[in-house]
Amino acid sequence: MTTVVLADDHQLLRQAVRRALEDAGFAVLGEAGDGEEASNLAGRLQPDVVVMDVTMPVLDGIRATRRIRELAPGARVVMLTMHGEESLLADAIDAGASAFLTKDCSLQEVVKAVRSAADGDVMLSPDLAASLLDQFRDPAADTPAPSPLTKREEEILQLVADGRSTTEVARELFISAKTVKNHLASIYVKLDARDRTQAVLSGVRMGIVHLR
Amino acid sequence: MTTVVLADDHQLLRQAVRRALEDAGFAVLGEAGDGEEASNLAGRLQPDVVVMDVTMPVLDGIRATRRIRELAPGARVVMLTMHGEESLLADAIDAGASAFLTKDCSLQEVVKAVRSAADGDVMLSPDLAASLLDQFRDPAADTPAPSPLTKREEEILQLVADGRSTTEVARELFISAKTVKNHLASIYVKLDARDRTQAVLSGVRMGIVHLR
DNA sequence: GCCAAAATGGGTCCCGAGACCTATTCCCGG
DNA sequence: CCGGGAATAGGTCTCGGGACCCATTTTGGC
Repeated sequence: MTTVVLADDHQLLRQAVRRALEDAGFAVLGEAGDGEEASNLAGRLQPDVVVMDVTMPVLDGIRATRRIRELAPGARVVMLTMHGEESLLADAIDAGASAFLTKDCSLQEVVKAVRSAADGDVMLSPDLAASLLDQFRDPAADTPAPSPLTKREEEILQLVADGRSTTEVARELFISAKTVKNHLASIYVKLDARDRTQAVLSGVRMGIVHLR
Repeated sequence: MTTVVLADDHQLLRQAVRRALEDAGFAVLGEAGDGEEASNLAGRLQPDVVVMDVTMPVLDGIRATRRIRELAPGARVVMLTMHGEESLLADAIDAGASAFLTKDCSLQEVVKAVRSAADGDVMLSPDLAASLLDQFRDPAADTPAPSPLTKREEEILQLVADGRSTTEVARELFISAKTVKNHLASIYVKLDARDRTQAVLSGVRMGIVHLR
């Protein structure tokens, strides 16, 4: 039988979840009102799953999760959260949480998450999965930032970023050093840079130039 | 009853999954051998869930997913994958997939994923969730890269990255331009850079310097 | 086919930057 | 207490890079 420990600073919510879990056939071994208690309890009882709020007194859910990973390595953590705490999702997963649900989900969702967690799967509500992607997506990636530079200028800027001097770039492209200088000058104007360093940096920020 | 469309270029796998899904009480409406077929079929049959391989002829799983999102907005996509295709996970989720499983998982896992998907949840195998985080984590973040530079050197490098010239840095720090040059020289040695551009770039790569 | 933009090249000027060497002060750790 | 690294500063020399001129050819879009 799958065993569970519950942690939330609201007793009402604990009771509701406990009922739902017990009805679903889980054994709720204990309850805690803060993260400290929760991790201690988990260490002592070694449950299969810990259901926990992210925001709790004393020790927040993220830290508590890390502690549980140490004290009860076999325990999976299902994280509950209020709306507007999406930013914690990545940290939660990073800390080792197996599920992350918003509190406006149904009790059935919680039961399902606990079941998934016990099986070793990771479950997310779909809106949260989307927000996870958003958080990590490179802001420059989706806005391909139509480069103001011409192909040739991009090519030269990349070579400069790779450490080539003006003359080296010229040799590499079989053109005169003067031409390279001219291209650089027009790059500076377009990128509002005063020298190669700033130009390269702008290029990096805009995703035109790639660090090697 | 939950309806499903299956897509994979290996008939054997299709049959196995079909059996498992039908035993679990799902209605498998159709099968496809490539991404093109799969999205057409999904458009026509409007299933609740599409179970699909990532690597398929004609139209790969990612593209197929995007097309399915258009042709059958109500359909959730469960993605199957071989080992070593973890890099596609982010793209898959981005394309709108609801689950992402490695093919070495059990049929039970697939069934569970389909059930989750039908309920609107996102499910990942735990190792994949970890790899998702890894992919997006800033490589410099976890390895705080003990900077070989002294505090002062870091300070100067940051100012240079911010666009200051040697003299400007000197003014800003109330020291002589000569001293700034000296610091820069030792920065170049430590970072193996030949000029400020390369030094700043190294700094960025190492997470010492922050782009503004 | 024509016009604009891109790509190429030349010249000059000058300052900033980097190489190399030396020196002093201060502070920390062995 | 003493050695070494960090931070400070000076000098000198050279060259590359950037500013501002210019012209020619090629290419691409209308």
